[in-house]
Parts: sequence; C-alpha cells; structure tokens
Amino acid sequence: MARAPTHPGAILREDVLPALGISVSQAARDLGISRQMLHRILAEEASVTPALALRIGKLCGNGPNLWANMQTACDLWQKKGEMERELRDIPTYVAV
Amino acid sequence: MARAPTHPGAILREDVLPALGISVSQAARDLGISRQMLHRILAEEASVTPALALRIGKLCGNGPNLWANMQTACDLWQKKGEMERELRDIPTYVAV
DNA sequence: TACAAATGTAAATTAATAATTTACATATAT
DNA sequence: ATATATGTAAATTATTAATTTACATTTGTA
Repeated sequence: MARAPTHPGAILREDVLPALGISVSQAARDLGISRQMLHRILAEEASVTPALALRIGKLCGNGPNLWANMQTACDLWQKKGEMERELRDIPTYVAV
Repeated sequence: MARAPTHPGAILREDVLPALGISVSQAARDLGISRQMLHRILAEEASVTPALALRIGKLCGNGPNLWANMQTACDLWQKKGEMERELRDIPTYVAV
C-alpha cells in the first residue's frame, strides 16, 4: 500500500507561504478568500477546488494545474478507500 | 485562445462505450449509478467526480486518473472564464 | 505595561454541486 | 402488440464548499 498523497495545503504551509514571506491573513486578502478558509486549507481540512487552484496559481505565478492535480490525487485516494466495496462490484471489460 | 478541453463524457460516448459494445443502460448498471446520471455525463452536462472516475476507471480497466484529469482540465477551463475579473485582482508574487 | 492588530479555531449559516427518484415520450426487438 | 430499452426533464435529497460570526490567544509597539 502506497502512502497518502501530499495535500496541497501542506505545500502551501511548509514551502509557499514561508517563501513568499507573507502572513496567512495577507495571503487570504490577496487570494480574495476568508482567512478561515485559508486556515482550513493549510490544516488540510478543506480541499483546493478548481476556483481555489486558479487563485493560488495566480498568486504564485505558476498556474492552477499543480494545485488542482495535487487535490485530485488526494480526492481519488480518499474516495478509493471509502468505495472499496462498491468498486469490487464493478466489472472490468477487457479490450478485444 | 486555445480551445476548450475535451469533456470525459465525449470520450465515453464516442470511443469507450462503442468499443465495449454495451448499452448505456448496461453500463450504468455495471457502474452502479443511475442511467440518467450516465446520460448526463455522456451529454457533457454532469461532471466526472472523483467517485465517478474511480467507477469508470474500474469498468475500463485503466484506472481513474485519465478520467479525473480530463474533468479537472474542464473544471479549470470553465472556472477560469467565470472568474476572469476576480483573478485579475490577485497579485503575483515573484520569487526572489 | 496597555492596547491594537493579527492569529488560530470553531460553529452556524448560506450557497453551490452532485445524485437519486419520479415521470413521460419515443424507439426497438421478440 | 407488448415488453424492454432509450433519452430527457424536473423535483427532491444529500453532500460539499464558503462565508459569517464569534471568541480566545498571541504579537508587536507606543
């Protein structure tokens, strides 16, 4: 079993905000979201929706894809755990 | 301006279901979702959530990533359009 | 030290999205 | 002709995202 993918909030918290040298409050203001929302992302409690990926991507200058893809990896990992039983019942059609 | 990314429903409709040779109703049964839901995906009206990407990935045998990533591309494209004004107001911090 | 601004969390509420259910009109195969 | 499948739509329910309000703590600085 591989290990859970890194949540984008961890990267923001550990690497990005320190590198930018701005506070959580300032970053939230810049991003145009509430600081509570940003706190929840940094605590890995809230997910980075497409809208948030676009905001963060603009702030950091590297676009939304990195953030959206990290979140997608987390979503898939989590759902896969929740859906184990249901997924077992889905057949796999093998290509002819 | 690049063109809108392909919706996963288009691939399902044009390529996958024909190749599998099963009906929409049968695919919905196999996937464990309502056929109305599958119809909406095929019509590119509903999005492929992580849960759906896992289901479709199991059915096709190639995993959820292709489906989830296609949907993410669509989500980002759409939101980017809706958020143009807000995104303009977000500054970009340039790395030192 | 006092006080103002910032910080971190939590809970309540509102808004947006996902999914099912019900319904109905049409088509297709036996 | 009749049962099964198909395609769509609308109403409802469930889930998730986001804001707002609130409060206790910390930090900088006058």
